[in-house]
Amino acid sequence: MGGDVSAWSQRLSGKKKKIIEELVQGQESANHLQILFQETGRHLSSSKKEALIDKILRSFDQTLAALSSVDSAEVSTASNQDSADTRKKPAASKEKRGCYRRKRAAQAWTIVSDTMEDGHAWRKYGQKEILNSKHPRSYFRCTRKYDKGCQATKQVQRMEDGSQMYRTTYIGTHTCMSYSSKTPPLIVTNSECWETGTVDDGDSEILIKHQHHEHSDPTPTSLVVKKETKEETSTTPSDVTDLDCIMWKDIVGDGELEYCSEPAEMVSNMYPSCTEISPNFEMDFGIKPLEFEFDECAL
DNA sequence: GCTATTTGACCCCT
DNA sequence: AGGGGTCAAATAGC
Repeated sequence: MGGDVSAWSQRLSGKKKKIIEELVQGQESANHLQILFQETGRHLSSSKKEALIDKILRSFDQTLAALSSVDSAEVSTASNQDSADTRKKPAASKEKRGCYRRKRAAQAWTIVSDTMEDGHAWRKYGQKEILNSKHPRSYFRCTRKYDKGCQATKQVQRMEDGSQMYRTTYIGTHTCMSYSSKTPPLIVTNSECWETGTVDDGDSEILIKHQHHEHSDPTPTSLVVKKETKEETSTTPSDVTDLDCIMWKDIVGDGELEYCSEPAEMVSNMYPSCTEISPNFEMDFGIKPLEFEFDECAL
């Protein structure tokens, strides 16, 4: 075991270095771009712009890829620590209480929809009044949690603006593939900017329509993205590609769907399993720079 | 009787 | 300390 830990930490420090290098490079490139824009404004040659943008995007891409692998290393190590963790907890007053560990946010992403339905089978396990919120938040877990070990959960809360919309935060990914054929309309958005994309699951096409755009041409644009139809062929959960993630990638992968970030934690946590969507997604859509927080053990 | 939902308690995390 | 995520007993619905 000791050798494994040593090798792991070496591998991790290498990744850390890579992450820092890429972030620094991305930052420098961004700064450079900013200066160029300030100096030359719109007259900057497009090839130069493209080169810089490419460089920035590549840096973030590399960073996210490196982060992704660090994250999985963290996860496996954390679980090892869990088993060895002798942290004493006061005995629960009720026998089985207090034996759960709150999840550190896995991949998480938020959608706003006019329905809570999303084609998955969920079981409600809790509801809470949330401070400064008119509506309670409901907590759901996948119904296959126990028979398939599916870790997916979601939180649903009515929007504050009085509309019949629900903000749904998905945490973790489905490993059970209990996807039904019926997927309801889905709107991928953020409550503040209300840049919406409607996803209608008729057969296999998803239509995303931009209703407005604050920072660019207000003319509505639309795009059609093919939705992959996945067969339930995998036999082991670890081989299963998460459909939610696929859908998300399909939705945002090629299009200019704006995603105004949830708290940085949400976005950064979404990337590890959806790294393909990261570069353009982030840079094209004006998402604030991610603030990565690294655990000491990870760096 | 089985399964899903409700709800108050418990406890993690910031 | 308090907000919020999870647990699990009680309850409802079929």
